[in-house]
Amino acid sequence: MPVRPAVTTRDIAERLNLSVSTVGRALAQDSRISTGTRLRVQQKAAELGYAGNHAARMMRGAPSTVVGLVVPDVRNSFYSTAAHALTQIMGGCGYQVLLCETGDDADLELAQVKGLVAAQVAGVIVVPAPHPRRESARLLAQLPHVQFLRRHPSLSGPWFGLDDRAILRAATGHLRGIGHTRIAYLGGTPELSTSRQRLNGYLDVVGDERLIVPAPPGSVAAARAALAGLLDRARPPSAVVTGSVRITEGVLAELRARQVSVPADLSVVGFGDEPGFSWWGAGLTTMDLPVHEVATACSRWLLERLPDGDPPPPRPPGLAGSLIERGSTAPPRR
Amino acid sequence: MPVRPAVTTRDIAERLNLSVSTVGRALAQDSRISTGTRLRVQQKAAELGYAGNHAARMMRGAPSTVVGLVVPDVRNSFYSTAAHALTQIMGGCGYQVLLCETGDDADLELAQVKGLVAAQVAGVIVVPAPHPRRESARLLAQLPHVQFLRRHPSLSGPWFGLDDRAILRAATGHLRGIGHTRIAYLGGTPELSTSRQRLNGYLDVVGDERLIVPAPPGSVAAARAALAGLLDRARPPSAVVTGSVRITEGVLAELRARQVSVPADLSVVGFGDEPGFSWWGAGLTTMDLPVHEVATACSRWLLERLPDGDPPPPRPPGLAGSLIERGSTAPPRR
DNA sequence: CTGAAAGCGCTAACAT
DNA sequence: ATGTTAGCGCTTTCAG
Repeated sequence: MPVRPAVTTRDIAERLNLSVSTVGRALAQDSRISTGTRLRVQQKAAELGYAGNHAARMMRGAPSTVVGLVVPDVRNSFYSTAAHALTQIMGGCGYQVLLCETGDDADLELAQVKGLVAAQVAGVIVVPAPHPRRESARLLAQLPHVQFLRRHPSLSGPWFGLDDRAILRAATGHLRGIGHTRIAYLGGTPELSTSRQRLNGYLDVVGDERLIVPAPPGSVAAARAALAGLLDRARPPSAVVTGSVRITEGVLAELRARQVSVPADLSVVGFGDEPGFSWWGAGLTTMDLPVHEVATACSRWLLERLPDGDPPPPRPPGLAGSLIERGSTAPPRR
Repeated sequence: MPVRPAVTTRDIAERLNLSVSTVGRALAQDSRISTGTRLRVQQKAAELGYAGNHAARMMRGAPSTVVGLVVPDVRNSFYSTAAHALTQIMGGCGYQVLLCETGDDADLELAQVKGLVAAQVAGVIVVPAPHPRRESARLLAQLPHVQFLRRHPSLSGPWFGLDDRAILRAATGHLRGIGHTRIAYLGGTPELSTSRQRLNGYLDVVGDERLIVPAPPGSVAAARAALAGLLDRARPPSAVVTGSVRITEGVLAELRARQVSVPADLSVVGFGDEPGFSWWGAGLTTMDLPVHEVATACSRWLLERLPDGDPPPPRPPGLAGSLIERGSTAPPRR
């Protein structure tokens, strides 16, 4: 794999006894260059396999064609959806996407943001880590950027996300509506804006904190353990609502392992509609979330913002989800 | 968001009454700089939010720190796994990942590859589209690159993938081993190297082409239709083995919709172990695939190859999977 | 119409 | 231990 020596404008100029500036202008279709030389230049360029030097152009202030995407982990379907939407929308306009993972670590996040600034990206979509470093915020403030799903007050970019509060209000409300009074909430720790809003949505309906069980939002195992503890209580709940995809998966796994009868002994409302949720038992009643729509809106906003610099941020609203009723919920036994 | 000019070494130098070279050296941990000034420089750099300028470094001949990843669609778990492995492994060594989607279209693939060449990437991991354009192959030949999962003869880079043939041989063999003789295969169309190998694995066991039903490997709906046709035959099969994740999902959906009794009326062996496969019915017996291992090996090979240029390609073998026996397979009724 | 020269940010050789 | 200089490839004045 020969790292072939790149062909420069100077190579072309020398072979044609022209100056680099003439060559540059000919290549840029400058009208002042005679058609004759322009053709000779272009032909020579093709012959030598001239490809230009992006780095040099960037140094001259050419706009970057790269946007950054900073997420905790692409394997999470929310974020792979974002990656897809972004590559589709930006890619269609000649942009490329630099993918960065933080693992929800603030220092890694800072390193990634530094990398993006160094790469001179035109813009960034970021899912902020729980507590971003000051410096990350400052670096991002210099760039057009958007917050996706999560929102942190230290970041100045507009936020595109779900209406997490409304989503959990709907999920909990469904259970309340069919008669449940002992509804437990297995949700994420309140470090994240999303988790806090989801908790608020639950509290809008339940208004009682005794059946709240916090767990790391990304851990299936922790959710299993949390549900186990809940079921082993003296007075277990009659229904459970979950506040993240992973937590939902943990709950389903534990219920299956314990052979809990759903919805006879326990009703369940999940979070998100992952493939397979419909297969669990008689089907999981769950909240369908418009993640793709949010990701698309987010990408489009960034795209429109890039060329110019500062159209006023039209504070977008969060998108609510819709309940999918399947077989995991029923009125409580009495 | 003022597109304020990024902080340069000169900015730091001026504020500290130093020369740019001193600043540059301090930032590069050069031993000749006194610890005092080095610290002052580093502190000032952090204070101003200095992040370096990649384009300038590239112009000085610095090697590119970007690698390309070309996949059909990141939302596919195989490819998001690859994206994760690549960002983790390359990211740990200061590389960044440019994500490109082809949608399995050869022209889009070419456009993406062109973009990667223009971006001067150091290397590429590619999942080739069914029939890559000549030019894509020529461009890739100039770069260190690796083929992931799929393999196409026009590409010169080494291949890292699954042992698709062995995987389907194992899946089909399990059914044969418990007594099935009418085993159907729902697999992808043979344009792809992977689909061809999977079909071979099936034929290694069955040696009869009458129960082969080709379908687009990426379409759930087509797989549903294909299975429907199979079940409506005069003599339907007693078992089905699938040749892609999407096809497996389609099969599961159709079986659920028709309320087919599994494994009593039909045994099923799936492809891959997606979350939720264990929830389907009494659990889906399926092939667990070491996609993450392959992605890791692939990334590591590329990483080791980048700095130098040409360690000889140690032709890696495909990795086989292992059967997970759950509740969807049983001996045929008699 | 074309050429000469400057300069983007950074680093490496060459001075102090 | 620090400063000066030159030059990477390109575009963009400013001069012809």
